[in-house]
Amino acid sequence: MRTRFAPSPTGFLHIGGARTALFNWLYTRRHGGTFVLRIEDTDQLRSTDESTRAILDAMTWLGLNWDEGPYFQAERVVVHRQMVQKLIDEGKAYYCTCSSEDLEAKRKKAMAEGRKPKYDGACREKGLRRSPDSVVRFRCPEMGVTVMHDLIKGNISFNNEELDDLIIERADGYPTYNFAVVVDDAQMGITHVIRGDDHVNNTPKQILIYEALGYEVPLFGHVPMILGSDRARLSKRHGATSVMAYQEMGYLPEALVNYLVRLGWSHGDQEIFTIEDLIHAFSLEAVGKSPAIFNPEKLLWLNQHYITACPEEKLLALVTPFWERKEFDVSDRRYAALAAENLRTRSKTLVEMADSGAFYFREEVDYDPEAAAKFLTTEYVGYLEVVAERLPGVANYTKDGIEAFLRSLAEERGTKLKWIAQTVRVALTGRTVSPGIDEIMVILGKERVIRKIRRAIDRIRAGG
RNA sequence: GUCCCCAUCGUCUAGUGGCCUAGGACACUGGCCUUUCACGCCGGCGACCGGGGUUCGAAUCCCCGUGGGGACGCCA
Repeated sequence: MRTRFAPSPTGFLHIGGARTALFNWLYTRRHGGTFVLRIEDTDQLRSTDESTRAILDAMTWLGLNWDEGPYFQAERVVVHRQMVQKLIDEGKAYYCTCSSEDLEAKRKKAMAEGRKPKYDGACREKGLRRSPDSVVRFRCPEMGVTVMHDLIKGNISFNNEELDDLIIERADGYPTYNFAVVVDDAQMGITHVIRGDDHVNNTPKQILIYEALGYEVPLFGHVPMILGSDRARLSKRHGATSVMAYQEMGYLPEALVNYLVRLGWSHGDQEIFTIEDLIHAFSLEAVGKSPAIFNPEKLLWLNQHYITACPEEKLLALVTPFWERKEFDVSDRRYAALAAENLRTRSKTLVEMADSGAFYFREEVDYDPEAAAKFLTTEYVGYLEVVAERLPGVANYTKDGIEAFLRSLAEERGTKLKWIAQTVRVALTGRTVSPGIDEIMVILGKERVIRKIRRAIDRIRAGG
């Protein structure tokens, strides 16, 4: 069994493409087949090397390794031209000199008149020869029915009269998609073509080309589209669509993979899947037929799940670049690891984790104005002073020891722990929301804590 | 417009004629825990698009509507 993923290098790998690649990859791994990567770069104008690289990077980041390739379609034009010639020789294709402008005008007219815009066959029987601006068209049968057997959608049949004589070779001598894809898939021995729903209408034309060329027709599987919240095709308007943008936003590849696979596919009530689970459980029969709407909240939830489940060293390795990006000194790995552990249950993304951990790495506390106005006041400064004074004498400097210390202080002062904790919290982190104050104090260490508290006291004494 | 496809909570989905007073998850929401937040735990809200059939019995099968998506390029 051989499958392929065949993106065109005209942009980044997007969410939809990634899911198609993932389904291909899982199906192939499940059945022990060979996964081929082919770059469809026959559009000379829009294909770029940067896009190719970006797509490869994204595939790698997601863990979708390929067994063969990447092959570049544009490097195979000689083969494509041979096959075009073969069709011409056999009378199954012909030259056409209709201009793009004429065709466009005819298309518009047909649409306006409520007809299906379809090539009128003007050059079909002219017996034209190759000329500088001629293209080659495939001679489509005008009657009969072509049926596609789809692994996801079941049988779909098309009346051949609906199909038209599509261009298979452009004036620039490069093959068009519908032709190149057939030649390449056939010659690369692809047995299962798993791709987006938007290709369903291309399939009958492709089947006809397979047959004209004497190739065996592969099995198809068309996966439904991913839509945005307004049910329109997913686009930038709905937020990030590039896979690598999710890496930058602090998502784990496991989360994206898990989210994407559940978009259209399910396995009973299971929500969380490891790659191993997926390889064992995945099947195209369980892929739904209807389009799915991309839901960023659920992806966020999964990301949080994977951050929570991530092994300690791995989590540290993952956040570190995000901290470095903020120019924090994270050279003390033991300290950084403690900070990461402390932040994990309250971070939905690595970016969030990096941001909320700023107080661990910056000497200067960035006080939230509202928090400071409420707690860094002469009313509460006494709490800070007593903490700073007595902290050096706290022998049991642990989470429990610190909590006991703060509680006894509250009792002594006739107040609730809450008020002391919040004041200290703002002094140490700059905000009213943070991890447990005792945990923070343990990780920061006595010296750092005292320094930060003294600085807060100075700030209050200076009048805010 | 023409052709193709699809249709269960707001969203992702379970469900393949009786197990369904329709299950799970996200989101939302009430409570518990609590030094704030988060996590966690317990509870709540919330759907079979409509109409006809078939059947003893339909979310499940058929037909017609309606709605949504896709395709209609010398893009892929």
